[in-house]
Amino acid sequence: MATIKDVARLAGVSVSTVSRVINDNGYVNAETRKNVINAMENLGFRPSNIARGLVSGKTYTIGLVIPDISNPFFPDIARGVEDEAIANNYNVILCNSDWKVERETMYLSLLIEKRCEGVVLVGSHSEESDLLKVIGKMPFVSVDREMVHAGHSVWVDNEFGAYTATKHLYEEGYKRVVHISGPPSVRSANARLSGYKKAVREFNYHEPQIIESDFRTSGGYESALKVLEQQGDSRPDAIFAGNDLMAIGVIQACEKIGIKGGVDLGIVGFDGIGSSAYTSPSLTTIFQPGYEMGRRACHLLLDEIVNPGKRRIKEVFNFELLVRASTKWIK
Amino acid sequence: MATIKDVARLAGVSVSTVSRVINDNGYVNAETRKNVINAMENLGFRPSNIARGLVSGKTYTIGLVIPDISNPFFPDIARGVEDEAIANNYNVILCNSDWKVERETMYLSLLIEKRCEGVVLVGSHSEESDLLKVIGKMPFVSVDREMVHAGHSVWVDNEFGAYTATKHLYEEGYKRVVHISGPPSVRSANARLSGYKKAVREFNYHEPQIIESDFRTSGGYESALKVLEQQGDSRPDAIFAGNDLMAIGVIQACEKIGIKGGVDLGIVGFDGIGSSAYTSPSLTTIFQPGYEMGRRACHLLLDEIVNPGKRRIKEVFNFELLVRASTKWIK
DNA sequence: TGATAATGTGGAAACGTTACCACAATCTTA
DNA sequence: TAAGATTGTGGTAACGTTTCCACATTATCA
Repeated sequence: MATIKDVARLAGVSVSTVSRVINDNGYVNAETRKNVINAMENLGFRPSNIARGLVSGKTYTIGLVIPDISNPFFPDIARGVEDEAIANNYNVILCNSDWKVERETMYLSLLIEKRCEGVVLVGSHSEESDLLKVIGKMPFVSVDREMVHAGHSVWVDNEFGAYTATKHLYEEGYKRVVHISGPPSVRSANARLSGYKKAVREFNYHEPQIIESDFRTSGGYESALKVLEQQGDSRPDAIFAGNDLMAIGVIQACEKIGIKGGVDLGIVGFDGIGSSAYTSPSLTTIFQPGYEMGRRACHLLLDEIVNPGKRRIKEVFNFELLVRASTKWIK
Repeated sequence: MATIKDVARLAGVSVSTVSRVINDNGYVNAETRKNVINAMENLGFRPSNIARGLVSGKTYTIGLVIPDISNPFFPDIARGVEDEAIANNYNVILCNSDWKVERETMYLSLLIEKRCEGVVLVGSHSEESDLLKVIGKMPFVSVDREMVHAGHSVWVDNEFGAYTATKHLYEEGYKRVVHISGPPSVRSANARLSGYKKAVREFNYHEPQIIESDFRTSGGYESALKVLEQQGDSRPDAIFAGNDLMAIGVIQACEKIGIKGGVDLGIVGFDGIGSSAYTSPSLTTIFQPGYEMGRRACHLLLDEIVNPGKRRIKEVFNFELLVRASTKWIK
């Protein structure tokens, strides 16, 4: 790969002059500039951003640490982050942490060594103090989790969302709502759990009933089967699933045992993933504006990079209760 | 950020010695090593991979240029690429091209300037010759499109898949199959179109009937409405949609006008995205092994990086016809 | 017309590493 | 006990840029 020296030699000028042409600063004679540009084209010269980065200290790269890009809640966030990044000439390194603390740590270390200028951390799983230790002075924005001591944060009020979801079920006339929760190690899962409890206590038709699961369709399916095999008064007439994937599992379970979703069993999910609109019955859910959150998080990050340490920003995005067929007695 | 010099100074040794400790090569006295490690920890030292990259010429970074990560067919591919990359200590820069040639070109240029060691190009859209011009000598693997003159390629036989899908409809007893095609600028869309035509001609019940659309749910919805408003003999009893997203739109259109998917109208999609299993009726589709293709593509790329220029590999992955409720007269 | 400003160019240090070479001290071994 | 191997350490060029300084030449203006 041709270097700036090769270009200089071919154009018969000094390295400094070539640099001036590349960066379009300082004085360069029109004729000289033409020669240099010619030389660059002939050699297929591309400036090395890594050499540039070494002198400027800027890499124009940020990291995106996200649990799992193939989980349908996350691609929207990723797209938002990337759109905002490229609009500002930054690139994004994609890291799938699989909700594992060690992977998160490993990626963060790598990103630091690569001299990423910052990182968007989605659904981080680590203890905040541990996190801050590895992340050091690298700017970061947390999505889907509030950080207490550092960084900016952007999230949706999971507890209030879950409360709203559960309340909606009672208001639609369902009397006994079970919650299929996500893994307790995931913060948002816990917040949703406590939102559920709050609503249950408020309406006070029954005790909270919780089945712990794993945020996956299969987990939702199996949990629902377990719930629905109960007979008599204790059998619930509605399920609030900790996320849409599990809610889809609940729908599948209904089909399996011949129960009509919506009619015989109210179902609410969480996240508002695209496919929640296409299930049968279509899924009532709490929609989170993933794209906007991603985009905003990246914006805050780039802002922090340019203008560091001024303040810490926390933004709570509004969710939206999308009422669909899975919570309608009739249809 | 502390440098190797700071560490050397604090540990009272030379830069060379610190380098030896970092890379664990050459002779270092046990005592000295301990001091150096202490110094590194005290300073929170992290070696700069960008400085390393400058001398070694290696960045351990590859690019992933993909049309749109928030389109449900692509996250699996991305995950496959990233998994394989990180298993080999490589990072992945995510680039959303939105099927636009200029964006593809822009990203490729950026990746070259960042000295990425290679790129996985998904569903590339550019003329091959133009592509090769910008990509220069950077190793690459094309996914979902066969490259004729350079690079490795990994894809599924779209034409044969479409043929299989259409044939399946006739074999199930549908007599008149319309195709809602993807944008003609997308190669796989064209291949699917010609697979459809082939099957139509073979069975010869009717002329090919094609509606051009855009690979989006809304496009599928509108196209289906147009198709279904025809009355009489020319009204089709089945639709083969160019991808699952559009097929979902077809299902929505059925619901809208009170037609039973599967019974009154056979529907087949393409891709096998996760949510195709959860629609109502569940969607018959041609499944593409996205994760495996991504993983394999990345493997080929890393292989090429380590051991360049030996040969060109083309791999055609098998698709799978997933027969579900949308092509069953009864149920 | 002389002083100052504008224009044009090159040389070299610096960025943070690694890799090579040189040198010295200590250990083996015949 | 001398020759060679092993162990341990430091100095420095090189990687590909940018930036600063120095120097020349030409233009401007009072």
